[in-house]
Amino acid sequence: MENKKATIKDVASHSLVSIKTVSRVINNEYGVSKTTKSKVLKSIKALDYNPNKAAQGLRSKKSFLIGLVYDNPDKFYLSDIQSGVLETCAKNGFSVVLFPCNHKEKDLTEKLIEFAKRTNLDGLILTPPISDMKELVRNLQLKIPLCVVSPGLLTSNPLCVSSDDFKATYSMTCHLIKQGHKEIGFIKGHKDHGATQHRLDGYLDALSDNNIEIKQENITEGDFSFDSGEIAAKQLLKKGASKVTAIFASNDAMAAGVLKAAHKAKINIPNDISLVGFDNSPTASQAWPSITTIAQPIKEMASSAAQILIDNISNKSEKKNVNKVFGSELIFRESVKKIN
Amino acid sequence: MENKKATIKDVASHSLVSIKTVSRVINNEYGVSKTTKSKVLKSIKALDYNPNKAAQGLRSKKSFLIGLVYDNPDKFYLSDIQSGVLETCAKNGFSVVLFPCNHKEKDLTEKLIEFAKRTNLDGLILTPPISDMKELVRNLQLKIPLCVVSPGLLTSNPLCVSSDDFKATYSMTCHLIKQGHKEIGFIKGHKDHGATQHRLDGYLDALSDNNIEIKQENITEGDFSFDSGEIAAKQLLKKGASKVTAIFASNDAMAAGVLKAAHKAKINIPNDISLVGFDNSPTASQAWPSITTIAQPIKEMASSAAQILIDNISNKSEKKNVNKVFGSELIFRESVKKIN
DNA sequence: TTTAGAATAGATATCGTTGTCATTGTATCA
DNA sequence: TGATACAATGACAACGATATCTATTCTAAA
Repeated sequence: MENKKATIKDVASHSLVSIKTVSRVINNEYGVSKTTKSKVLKSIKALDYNPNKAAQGLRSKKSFLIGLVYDNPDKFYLSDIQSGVLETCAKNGFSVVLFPCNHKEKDLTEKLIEFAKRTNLDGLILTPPISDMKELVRNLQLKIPLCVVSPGLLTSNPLCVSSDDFKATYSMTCHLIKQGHKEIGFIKGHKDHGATQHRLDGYLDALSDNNIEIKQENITEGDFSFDSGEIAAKQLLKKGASKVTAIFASNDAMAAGVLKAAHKAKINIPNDISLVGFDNSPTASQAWPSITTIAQPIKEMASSAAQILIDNISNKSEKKNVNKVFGSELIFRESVKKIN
Repeated sequence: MENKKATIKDVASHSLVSIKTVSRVINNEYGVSKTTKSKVLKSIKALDYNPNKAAQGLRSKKSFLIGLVYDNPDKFYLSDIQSGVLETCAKNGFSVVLFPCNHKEKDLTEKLIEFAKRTNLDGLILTPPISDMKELVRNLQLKIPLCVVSPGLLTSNPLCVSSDDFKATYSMTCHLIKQGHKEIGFIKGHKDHGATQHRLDGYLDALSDNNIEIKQENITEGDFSFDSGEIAAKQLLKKGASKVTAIFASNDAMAAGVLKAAHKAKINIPNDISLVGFDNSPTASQAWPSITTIAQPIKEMASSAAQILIDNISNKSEKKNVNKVFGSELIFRESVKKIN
């Protein structure tokens, strides 16, 4: 194993063709006969040859590196995002460079451009809430290929992969209504996330469409964190006047917070109050009672985002605008009870 | 912004020196006067020059890429590991390539070597349980610079960063004993993790040193997962005969499982039974009651591992064997109660 | 002074690929 | 038959940095 790594030259002389032909085979270019191709492939295997990425990158002005930008405290979400992107990139010979950041940072756009330049990235994948910052996306898009993962449908946009949070929340709210609930509390997510508005809208529209009065006191602030869910729940539960019979938390972490608050207030879920979350995180299935929630194919979305971006970079697709939408699924568990 | 990126040549002519001198400045080599150096640095800023990684890599046979190898379902742990490695690598001009894998895979060693070769990595960081596979570590070490993150002190080893899980568990067990507990149940972790044995040993030694009889029926199997904790707890709680007054779960996820099992069995924690976990994950602080646990500076450990590896790669340190040990901290919360 | 040796700077080859353009061979058509 | 098109291949430059080697200049000791 101490022999040096094989280069394209070695492969060329081993298979008695020019290095250019080997290059053609490596890159699946046209103009190589089947015979030659298989001969070269055999040599590549025999010599255990791997193209030198640095040399490829230098010559072709590519880095085969994609940046994944995120600012999300939800480790479960992030983990799904990462593995989706990772798998697809690996499949396409790309590597992933992570870029955790703070979406509130003043010069984030500049930081990102600097990062992309320094690392020589071929493209960026933006995830919420960064992907919800329209101004940033618009500016960044001019400098570097971009694919955003978004919780709703954008109008002006580059490459985009989205879920339909509005529809999902709408359906779930309808489900609660069908179970007899009319006084449904809602805990909003972090205000900087686009998902927050989409989910709220789904809730509101479902109430309207079912002729249920919308009460502002049933809608509370949250920020997607466990603690904020607990605090919001305290508020909702204190307001005994409005007597909510169900609570819709904008994500599972907050739903878990509600569970804790309810426990402290000796309120039984689901007997006294029903509860639903959003995300289908492990928390939701492990909690007691287990929490009814909404599942989204996060990993598939991430994977798809990576593929779309890579295709775009490689000019395999001429499409300039791609928006792939993924559906959601309602997951029914123990935390919701039918009332008369 | 549409002008091409500056190259080392541009910097050289801008500052009226040779490209080699610029290169010397970039790489902090000896043999450049202060005057020249500042002149060059000024030009670099003026031209917004960034060295082309591909070119550097091609010539110097480096990739400035470090692989992070993991197979750990604990997203919180992983997140800390990632951010630690990431920060340090970024600081040193390196990028991180993730390599999630399955530690049970037969040809893992070969897979890793192939991965390192294909991606042209300069080094690898191994995390538990991969870092606990001695044979694999030994073989891999011959092929590529390595730094392992380990839960205990290895004897034969390369670069290594470790915690002292034995000591931590020992201390915590002593704490329980001081609180009056003698019948302490223990839930083991996943058998492939070195931490599992270290933590068990700490528990056993603490009992011995305090002249408390070790009962096999108080020791149950687990695998670090929430579900396994719940199952193990059912066993421990069923065995009413042995009457455990406390349970030591080898991590917080399993401790949360115990909480669920206790709740179902209408056993109150901490009034009926005390509980401790390990890891200080968010779960432990958010659970009700909050769980007494052990905190380790995971992020710092990861950061340190990256630094040690980079120093080694860059030959900045001649040391061939480094083993940095990090201490743990006991976090006292609501889940433990003193008994007479 | 002279001179050894350190500090500084430059010319040029080189890393391993891909891009450009030229060349060869072979089938097709008028 | 000769012209033409096209598929298959190759020769060589170029990408942007560092390595090697050589050439100056400067400093301090003899």
